[in-house]
Amino acid sequence: MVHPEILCQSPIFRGIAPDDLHELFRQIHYQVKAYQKNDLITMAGDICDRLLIIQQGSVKAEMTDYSGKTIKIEDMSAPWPLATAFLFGKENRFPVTVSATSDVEMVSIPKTEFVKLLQLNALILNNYLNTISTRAQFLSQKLKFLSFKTIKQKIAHFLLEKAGDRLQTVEIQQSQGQLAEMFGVTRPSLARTLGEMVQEGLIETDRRYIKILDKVRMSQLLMG
Amino acid sequence: MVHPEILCQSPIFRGIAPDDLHELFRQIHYQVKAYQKNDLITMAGDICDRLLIIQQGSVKAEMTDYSGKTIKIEDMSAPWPLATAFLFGKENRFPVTVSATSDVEMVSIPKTEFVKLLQLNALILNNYLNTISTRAQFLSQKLKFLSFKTIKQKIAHFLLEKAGDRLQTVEIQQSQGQLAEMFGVTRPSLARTLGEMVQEGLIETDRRYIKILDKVRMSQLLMG
DNA sequence: TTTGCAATGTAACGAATGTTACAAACAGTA
DNA sequence: TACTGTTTGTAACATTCGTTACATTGCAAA
Repeated sequence: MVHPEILCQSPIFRGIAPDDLHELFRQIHYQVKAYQKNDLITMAGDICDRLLIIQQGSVKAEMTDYSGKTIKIEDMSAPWPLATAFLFGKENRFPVTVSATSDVEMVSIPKTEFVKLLQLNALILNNYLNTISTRAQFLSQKLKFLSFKTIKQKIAHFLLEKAGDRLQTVEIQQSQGQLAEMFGVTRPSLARTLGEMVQEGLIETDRRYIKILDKVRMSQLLMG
Repeated sequence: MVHPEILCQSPIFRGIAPDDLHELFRQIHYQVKAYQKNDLITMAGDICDRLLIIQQGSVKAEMTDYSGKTIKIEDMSAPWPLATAFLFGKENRFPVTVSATSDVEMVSIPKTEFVKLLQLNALILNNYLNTISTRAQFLSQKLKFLSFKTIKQKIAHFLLEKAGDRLQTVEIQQSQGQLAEMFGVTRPSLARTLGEMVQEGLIETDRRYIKILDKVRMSQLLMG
C-alpha cells in the first residue's frame, strides 16, 4: 500500500533509501486512505493527531472566513506532508479545510507512531526538525519585513539585504509588479517611491539594476 | 557542573526528573561555560551549531541595524534556551548578538549531541518539537493578523476571535493603548475607528466591554 | 521596420492613518 | 471633597498609499 519510492521524495523522508523506508514502515502502524476527487480530507478545527502525507494526487487547502465564504490558500501534490507545524505545539487543530482535487491516496501516521519513526531514524528526525525550523525562520523573516511601515523602508531593507556589505549595485530578478506583490503594495506606489528615492539621490536605476548611492542615509531610513 | 534541578525547569527538559536528566547528561558531550557581566556570548552571524541553555544568570539579545546601532530585542534568564529555531533549518546563524547582563553560566550542547538526547528520551523530543511548533504557530497567527489592512478589519478579527460563536459581549483586558500597540497602530487612530464602528451600529462600548451588535456585517469587513 | 504586448513611469484624486494637541472621564489617594 | 495621574474621546492637519487612467519604453514576433 505505501510506495517508499514515492515517499522518499518527500521532505520528511528525503535521503532515505526506498528499501530502508519500506523496512521502517513495517515497524509502525499507519493507514493508507483513498479519496475521490472533491472528497473532504480534513476540516478546519479537526484535531491534528496524525501526520498526513500525500502519496498520490493533489489536494487544496481552503480557509473559511467568518461569513462562511471559503478562500483557497494553497495547492499541494504528492509527495507532500500536510500541516507539519500543527502535529506538535499548543494548537493541535487544522487551520484549514483540505479536500482532494484529484483521486488521492493519503498516508496517515498517528502522532505516537511518527514519534517512533523519529526515534528510529536520525535522518527522519533531522529532516522533520529542519522542516519546522525552516518554516519558523521563513515566518520570522516575513514578519520582520512587514514591520517596516513605509514603502521606502521596505525598499531600503530589501536593497541593503541584497547588496550585503560589499556590493553597490543590485540586480533585481523580479519585475516591478512581482516586487510590489512581495512588498504587499501596489505597483504604481512602488514605482512612485522608487522615483522619489532617485530624486533624493539615494539610488540610481537602470533597467533591472539599482545602484545604491548612499548606504548611510539609506540605513537611517530603517531606524524610525 | 550542570544543575539538573535547574535545567529540568527549562521548556526543553520539562517533566524530566533531575536524576534522570543527570544520567542523560552523562551520556553526551557538553560544556558549561562561565561568562562575566557584559561578556559577549554569541555574535549575530555566528554559526549556530550548538544548543545554548542559560543555567544561571540573565542575558540580553540585541540586533544590529545597518548603521551599526544596536537595538535590544529580548531579555532572557535561566533556565531558558537560546535561538531554538536556528539550531536546525536552512539558516544556521544567530540573528542576534547575545551578551551577559549578569554573571552567567551557559550549558552548551553540540548539535550532534543534542540529537542524541532527542533520540534517547521521548519527552525531550516532544518538548523540543512542541517548542518549535508553538513558535511557528505563534508567528503564523501574528502574520495572519498583520494581513488585515485596515484598522476596522483588525478590530473585527480581534473581536470575532475573542467572542467565538456564542458570546456577544467581549471583555477587553488591555488598555486602549496596549491594544493599539498589539495592532501596530496609534492610540488615537484606534479610538477614532472604534468610534466609527459605534456610529455604524456595529458595536456598543461600555468601559472595558464591547458588545457586538451585528456579527454578519462585521464578518463581511474581513472579506475585502 | 512595423506591430503588438508587457513592463514601466507619471499624475490627480481620495481614503486611511499618523501626528499633535487638548478636553473629558475615571481611579486612586491625601 | 480636592488633587493628581492615567485612560479615553475628539478634532485639525499632514502624510502615505491605493486607485485609476494614461503615456512611454522596451522587446519580440511578423
